[in-house]
Amino acid sequence: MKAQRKRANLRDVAAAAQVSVATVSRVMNAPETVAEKTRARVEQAMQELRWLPSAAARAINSGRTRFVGALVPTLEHDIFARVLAGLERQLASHRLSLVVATTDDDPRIEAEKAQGLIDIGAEGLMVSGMTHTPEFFGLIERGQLPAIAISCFDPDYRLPTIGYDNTAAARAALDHLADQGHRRIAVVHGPSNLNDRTRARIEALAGHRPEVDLVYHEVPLSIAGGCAAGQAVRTAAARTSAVLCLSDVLASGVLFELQRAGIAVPGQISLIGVDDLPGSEHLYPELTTVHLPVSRMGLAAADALAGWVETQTVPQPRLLEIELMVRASTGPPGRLNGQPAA
Amino acid sequence: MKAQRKRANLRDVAAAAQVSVATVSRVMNAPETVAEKTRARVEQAMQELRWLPSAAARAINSGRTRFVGALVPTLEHDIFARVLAGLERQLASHRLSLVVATTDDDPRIEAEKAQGLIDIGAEGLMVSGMTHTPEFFGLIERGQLPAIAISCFDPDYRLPTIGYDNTAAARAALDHLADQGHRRIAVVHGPSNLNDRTRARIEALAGHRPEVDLVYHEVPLSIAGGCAAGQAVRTAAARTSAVLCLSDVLASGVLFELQRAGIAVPGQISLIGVDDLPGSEHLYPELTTVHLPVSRMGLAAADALAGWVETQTVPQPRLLEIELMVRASTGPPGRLNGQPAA
DNA sequence: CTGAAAGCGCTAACAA
DNA sequence: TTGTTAGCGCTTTCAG
Repeated sequence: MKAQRKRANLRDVAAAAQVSVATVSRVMNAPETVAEKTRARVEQAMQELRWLPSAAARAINSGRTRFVGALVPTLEHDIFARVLAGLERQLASHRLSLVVATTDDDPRIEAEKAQGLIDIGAEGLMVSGMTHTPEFFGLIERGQLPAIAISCFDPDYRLPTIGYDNTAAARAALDHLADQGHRRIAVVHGPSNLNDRTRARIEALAGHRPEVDLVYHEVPLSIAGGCAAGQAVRTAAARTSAVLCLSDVLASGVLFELQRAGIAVPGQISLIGVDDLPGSEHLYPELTTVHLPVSRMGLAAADALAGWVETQTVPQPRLLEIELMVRASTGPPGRLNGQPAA
Repeated sequence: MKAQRKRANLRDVAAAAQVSVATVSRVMNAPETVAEKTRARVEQAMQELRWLPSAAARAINSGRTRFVGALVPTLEHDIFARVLAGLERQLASHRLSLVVATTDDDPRIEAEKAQGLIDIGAEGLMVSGMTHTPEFFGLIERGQLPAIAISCFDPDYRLPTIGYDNTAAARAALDHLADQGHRRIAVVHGPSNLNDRTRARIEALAGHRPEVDLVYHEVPLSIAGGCAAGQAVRTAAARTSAVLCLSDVLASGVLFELQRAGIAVPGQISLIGVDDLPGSEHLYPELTTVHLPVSRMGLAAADALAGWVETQTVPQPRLLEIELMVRASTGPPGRLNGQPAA
């Protein structure tokens, strides 16, 4: 037999079924307008030729590709995984797919990857935070591409933002500790040079409660980073009675490290986080933290993007509520300080 | 001025620049073959008309969409997030993008979403495990679509598999405990009815070490689930001296719960996991577990898929090494059992 | 109910 | 160096 040239197309199917291409197209898009018998014949031809519709050809006619892109710093952090989970689920309900790309918190990589997403036909973009290159804005503005920013909130920003108030989150944590009487607090945070959310949280602290001394520790944003911070805290600052972590992963690391050193939490040192990861409430002791509604943020972002893409409605910026979750890891300053028993 | 009808296309740009469409196309794809002056004129026209190339039109000519799809049970589990992180990074180096879809471990949802990914033009697919519907296989076989399965290994499977030996992983954990003298072990695992990897691990245990009694606890695959299991373990089984968790998240939950009950690990109860999450080695006590190379698996999957998509080379199945990581959470059976001090 | 034919936006021969 | 033109695979009028 003759070798099958390439993939079968509409014309091939039409020929095999002895109908016109229009009829084949109808069998796909409006089967009820095709006579039973003809339809059967066409369907059989499709089977036999193993025909599959070409997404590109469809897209070229409809002008739609049915997918949007999300640019996140990393997938290896629970926060973004949960945002994307919410985003994917909700986009699916709008019959949209999700393309993900990671930026390592580098605006230049972000711009490149955004270009890539646009090249393959993304109908809209979601980015994290408010640090973006002019090239990035150039891209989306040229294409008048729907794009929203998450994890932050500013109604005056160039992109519609959907997120929470990072300043308020950090201050809520500080207030909680200060109100309990802590006067010397170690602040543990991730890299601030490339992340505006972290920076916002750090800046929110300075001078907010003048009566307390703040000592900053910058570490990698990971459990391991938290452990490192934990060590630094217990060796360096004898009078420190509480640790404020700008992220729950860090808080977990600090906690494990303090436990390893035999320091009681919250007996000797109080510990508070920001994020409220799914595991935080199950830690021992249960972690006091500031809840950030990341799943809801994903959903909201999906609805906003989908609406924009489908009906050209530019979404309103949206501020999501945060909430202080007081649990077991904080209490009044202990008598003993960060000195291990040893 | 007249309202701009739709988006500008090549013809519009050509007209504005007073050249032919071919020249405009060349400015995009082979600028060096166009005279400096002409090129400038064309580029200006592009700017003015805010022209953007249509991904669909390109795809229809090249026959390529430059993206592949990944179907994972969920994004809210560290394992998949890390796999996808590796996958995305490596795909990017092949200039391929990644579309993600979640299945909730339901093969029917998987088939639907696979259809959706194919509809929008995915050039290849990555799925998790070996439980798939006939519809799914129908889809990929009709389209002769490159598709690989991860998190499992079986050279005879219908799809090329890239993963580790789940049976060996579970047995390595059991052996470690049994070798230390544990004779009654609680096995904690996630839902088994819909997850073949979990099932493989459970089945690997039965009769593997006849001298030990195994008591099974099925809980949701989360920290909270681990906590629930922890409670069950300490109330139900007085003679239990060790807990084997088929997943590190579960082990973390069990650990926190045991700590909450004042039970020493590994003093009174030993604890072992499977996965080796980034945080596991930093827990207190450091968790003994079986390392699963999920990042590498993501990379390998990316290379396999990219190769298949680009050069029609069907990849070889690939078995990745696992490794028992003996850390601080296991030891010989303690004298006291799961009864809290209270 | 079915078919002919005109595009959709772009690329790639082939000519000039 | 540039233009002409024929497609790519499909949808969609508009006529039968």
